[in-house]
Amino acid sequence: MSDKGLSIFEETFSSDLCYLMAMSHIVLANNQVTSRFIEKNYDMPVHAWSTLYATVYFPGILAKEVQVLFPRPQNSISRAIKLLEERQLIRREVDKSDTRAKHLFPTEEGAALLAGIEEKVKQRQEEVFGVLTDSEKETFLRLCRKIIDSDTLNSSAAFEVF
Amino acid sequence: MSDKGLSIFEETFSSDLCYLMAMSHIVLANNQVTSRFIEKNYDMPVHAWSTLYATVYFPGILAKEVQVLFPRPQNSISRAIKLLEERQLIRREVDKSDTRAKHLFPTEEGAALLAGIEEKVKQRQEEVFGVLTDSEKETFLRLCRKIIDSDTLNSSAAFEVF
DNA sequence: GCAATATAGATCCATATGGTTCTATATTGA
DNA sequence: TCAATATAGAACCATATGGATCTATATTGC
Repeated sequence: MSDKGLSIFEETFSSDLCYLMAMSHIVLANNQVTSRFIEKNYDMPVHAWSTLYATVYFPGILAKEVQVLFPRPQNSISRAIKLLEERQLIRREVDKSDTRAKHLFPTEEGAALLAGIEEKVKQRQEEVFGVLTDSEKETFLRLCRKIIDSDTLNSSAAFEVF
Repeated sequence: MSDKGLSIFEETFSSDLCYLMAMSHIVLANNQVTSRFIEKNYDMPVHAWSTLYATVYFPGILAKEVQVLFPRPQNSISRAIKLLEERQLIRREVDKSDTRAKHLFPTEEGAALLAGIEEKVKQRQEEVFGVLTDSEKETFLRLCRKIIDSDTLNSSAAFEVF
């Protein structure tokens, strides 16, 4: 990192928007690395692998629940599901009491593919967060959880149209 | 949040990818709210306002430096600059010793527009991070900084093509 | 019981995105 | 000095994205 880069960081991450800026920076920087890798090596857009992740860990999950875990527009999830089904990485079962709803289940190939991706992403997580001590990691997660569990994350009073 | 949603969160944010998942979740959820607001009320894509931010805070900045602060593909920054210049929110000056490079400066309108956006985004930041105590916010920022300052964030050994 | 409304998810379409390539200029090294 | 290489940024184009709408089914209230 150049001196110029460092002083820009120093100022930005001390500014009035420092928290949002710092957090977004990490996610943007990591996505540049991680998304590119997964798209290149698995020919799979980022929404597809996160939907596959949700399906493997929560078999029977519905599209609308995937959307709660990975906050994305509904049609993005819908498309990801279509792609995963076309590639036979998941299958769908219509809900018995609500025929609109479709439960998602991984196929064997889907579970195997996710295992591969997950292993790689875990290594990547260790690269990114490895710079923190175990105790710092724990703290970081606790603070993230606190933000996620608050009800202001998904809606806004400040952003009512003015 | 439904019970189902809570238990999905509980499990996901305790899993082996908990750190990446938790951080991405916050940024995705916030972007859904913030990006939509700015696009709707200012008719400005997210990259444009972040580039405007960089220009106002670092007048004379180059496109390649904006890219360091907001890790995005080079052509996205290039397009954002074009849009901002077309709307006369920034102007450009060719570098005297390197005629390829163009320094960015905000116009008065650009600075005024950013001030409005920034105020709103600051209110939003307070909604999202307001759930943390001052001390927790400070800790959160310190940990983010530690990750940002490490050299593994922007490249990866794990993701060398295999 | 049934009209009004809400919800799950699919599809449409205009636009944003990002990998790649291109041009112009700078730097490097034999 | 000048060919080889690197860099700043623009442009091209195939694809991803997301707001809006649509269909089908479920729920709600009179």
